[in-house]
Amino acid sequence: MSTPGRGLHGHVLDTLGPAITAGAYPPGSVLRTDELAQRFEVSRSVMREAVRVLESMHLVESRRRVGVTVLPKAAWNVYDPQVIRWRLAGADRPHQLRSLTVLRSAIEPVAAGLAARHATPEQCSQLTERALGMVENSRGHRLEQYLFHDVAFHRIVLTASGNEMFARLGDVVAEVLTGRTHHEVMFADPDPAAVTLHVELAAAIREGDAARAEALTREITAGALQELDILAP
Amino acid sequence: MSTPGRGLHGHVLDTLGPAITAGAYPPGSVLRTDELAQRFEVSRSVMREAVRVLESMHLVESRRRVGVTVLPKAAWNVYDPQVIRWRLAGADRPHQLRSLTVLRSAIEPVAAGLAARHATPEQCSQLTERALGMVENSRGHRLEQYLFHDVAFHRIVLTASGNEMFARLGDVVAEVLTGRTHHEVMFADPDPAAVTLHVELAAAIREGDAARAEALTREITAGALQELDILAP
DNA sequence: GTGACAAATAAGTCTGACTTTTTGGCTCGG
DNA sequence: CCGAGCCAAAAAGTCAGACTTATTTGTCAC
Repeated sequence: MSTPGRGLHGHVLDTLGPAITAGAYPPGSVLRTDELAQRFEVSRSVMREAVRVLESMHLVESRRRVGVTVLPKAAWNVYDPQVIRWRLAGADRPHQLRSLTVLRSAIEPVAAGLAARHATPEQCSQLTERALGMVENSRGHRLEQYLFHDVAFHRIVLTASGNEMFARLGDVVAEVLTGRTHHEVMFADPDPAAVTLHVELAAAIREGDAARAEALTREITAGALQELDILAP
Repeated sequence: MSTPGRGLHGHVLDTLGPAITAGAYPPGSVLRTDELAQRFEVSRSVMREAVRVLESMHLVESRRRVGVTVLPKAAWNVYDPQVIRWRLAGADRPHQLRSLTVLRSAIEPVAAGLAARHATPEQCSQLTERALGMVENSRGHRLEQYLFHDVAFHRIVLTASGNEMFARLGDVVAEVLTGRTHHEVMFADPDPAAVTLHVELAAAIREGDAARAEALTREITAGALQELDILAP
């Protein structure tokens, strides 16, 4: 799913990125390029490229005569998929998962409403297909297959909204759903009520009923939030 | 407001970034690092750093023996503030402004609801202060001062929501509001109804009335959307 | 046609020397 | 005692050149 370090600078990022986002270096900490290059056993050119990328994510700031300063959390580009992955892999995963779920609950209902207006016939049929897939895998501990269809379903809704900002949140939703299935406790089969809501949502979008699509999605995301509250009150 | 190119690689980005996001190089176009380095009269090291940054924004992809390939719009990190600025400065500014306004209309109502629950007394007083500032500057073509308070107001709401993902959209909202005032036609004073809504919203948050705060914000963002429809139907 | 092998190509990497900016301290004069 | 201004050190920034490596493409034999 993610893109593991391509090239040497990528490997450096795979180590430094998670370390910084995990808070291993408190804000204001100063790193030196040469020292980092030695530590990771790469040339300064490679280390400089890595620092530039971290800088573009606003994780660090490089200043002459000072060094590479770690920036406070408030400055980070928290929408960068790479940063999201790093943070989800770290210690504050639960906190991160909650933030993203709240984001979902704001975005997806509006996206569903727009999808009901703009979805193409092809997108509608794909949607019903995925909903069917969810129904078929909702029993008998077929969590992996269920997840697959669930992710695809939400991706289609976001894309069908016609808004590029919404569409790009497909990866975020995928991370949240995947995280919920894999890392949180989910022994039991998915909630039957949720499955029904997805089927109804597909229908609402197909019929162009924007208000109903929005309301149904609010119920779905409300369920996701409630789930979090049960697990980590 | 933005951060103009620090260092040589920054200057290169200030030219290449807008060019790519403006579509000057169609998706799939191949650039060569050496050629770019010559064109911008910088060393390859500097150009490589610039390419790494563009790569981290998913604007381009660098592959051996092939070159630097421009990626399709669908791959771009459209939430990267830098990318947003580049696109707002380019030709599809209207389209971009609409996408962001729709995003606002999804996020801000939920954020306002959360703010009503979580805002500190200090944030509440700041909010009323800003609302007052908006009222005072709502007449007599004091657009610049009005904008200043408007931006601050929405920033506080997003921050007070307590959700870091929402808080980071403060910059986006600032860009949208600023863009509306500066580049779109706004000879007239701001809509008095909008001003009233902001005052009421500050009150609702202060009183902890989440439902009312959310509803009022929906009215505000609906107004912003309507404004766009009038200007570019 | 297909398989393997060889050549060309552009990114990737490393090294060392040099430049530029910033900061912190030091001196000197008030 | 304190401030202005100057100097030196430190670290990032820049450049040039040589070398490595992966990938593609083309060719040739089978």
